[in-house]
Amino acid sequence: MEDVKTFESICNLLRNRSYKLTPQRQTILQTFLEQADRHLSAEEVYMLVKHQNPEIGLATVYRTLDILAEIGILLKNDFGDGRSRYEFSRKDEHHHHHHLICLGCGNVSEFDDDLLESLEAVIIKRNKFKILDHDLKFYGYCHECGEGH
Amino acid sequence: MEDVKTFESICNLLRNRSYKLTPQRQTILQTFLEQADRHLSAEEVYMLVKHQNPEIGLATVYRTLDILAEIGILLKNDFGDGRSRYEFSRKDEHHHHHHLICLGCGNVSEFDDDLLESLEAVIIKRNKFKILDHDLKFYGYCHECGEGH
DNA sequence: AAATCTCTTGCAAAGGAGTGTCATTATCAT
DNA sequence: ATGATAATGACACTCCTTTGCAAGAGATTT
Repeated sequence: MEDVKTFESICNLLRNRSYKLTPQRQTILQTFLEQADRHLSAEEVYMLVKHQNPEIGLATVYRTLDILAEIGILLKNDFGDGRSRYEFSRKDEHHHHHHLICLGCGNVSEFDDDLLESLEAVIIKRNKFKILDHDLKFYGYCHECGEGH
Repeated sequence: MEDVKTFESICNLLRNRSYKLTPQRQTILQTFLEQADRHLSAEEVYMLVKHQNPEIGLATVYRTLDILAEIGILLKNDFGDGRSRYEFSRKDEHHHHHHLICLGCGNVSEFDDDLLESLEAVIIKRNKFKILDHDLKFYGYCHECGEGH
């Protein structure tokens, strides 16, 4: 089980899933690795990738992000700003972290917590609902934008 | 402070905010009151409303839902299915409830909990983040769809 | 190394939700 | 009733995303 996300290991993962290792996919992957802490939209990835390879098409970016999400490399997030945002998935977390979304600057920071595990147990019992995933977001103002609000 | 949501009380609220009480708005409101437990999208409201008044336009539905959300009658939700969904807001909750979204039938049920209050306190301290709102969703399978998953 | 098969690409067009425009119409206060 | 002002419906248009398709690579076999 790979868990360290190196360029090489992800390339191998693609090959194992019989995805072809095209230069476009490599460029997109590399760009993402250089921005590992950010939550990029397809458009943002597209802009960054164009510096390396201006020939690349937006549809290819969308398709590649889909694939990377499908094989578990990326996570597709919806922060309510009308576009999907992608981040590296850390497989070590069985349940992923939560997000703090700043309404001022739009920046997204992360927050880890296990409180929800116990909450899930309650819900399963009380509501007879089989939980597969959860999604917790906090909206507010970060330290920089906080003054004045 | 009104808290019981009768047709009359909401009409008064509209008038007080100097919104005009048009037949379209009344029809939309009435339709919503008849579906009080559901989480309807604009398109769904549009379809329902057309039975009463086929002349009504989709844009009017969007505009009316916006207004009703603005004056605090409705809550606008994003359950990740690509369209906004509206529900009655229960003002008695200072923090609103969470949602259980069934991946099988798409049905949305509700869940109340206060656990997040303490979590917010932790976040405010640890991340210096001023929280205004939160949004917690659980994805999984409801009792009916649960078998087989 | 060439041929082959299949997957990918880029482009342009199409989708789908939601918003803006604008002439026409309706509401509400007087 | 009447006039000021807001709301309506139709439609064009935006924005993000997906799709159809012909041309262009990967990878694999000969």
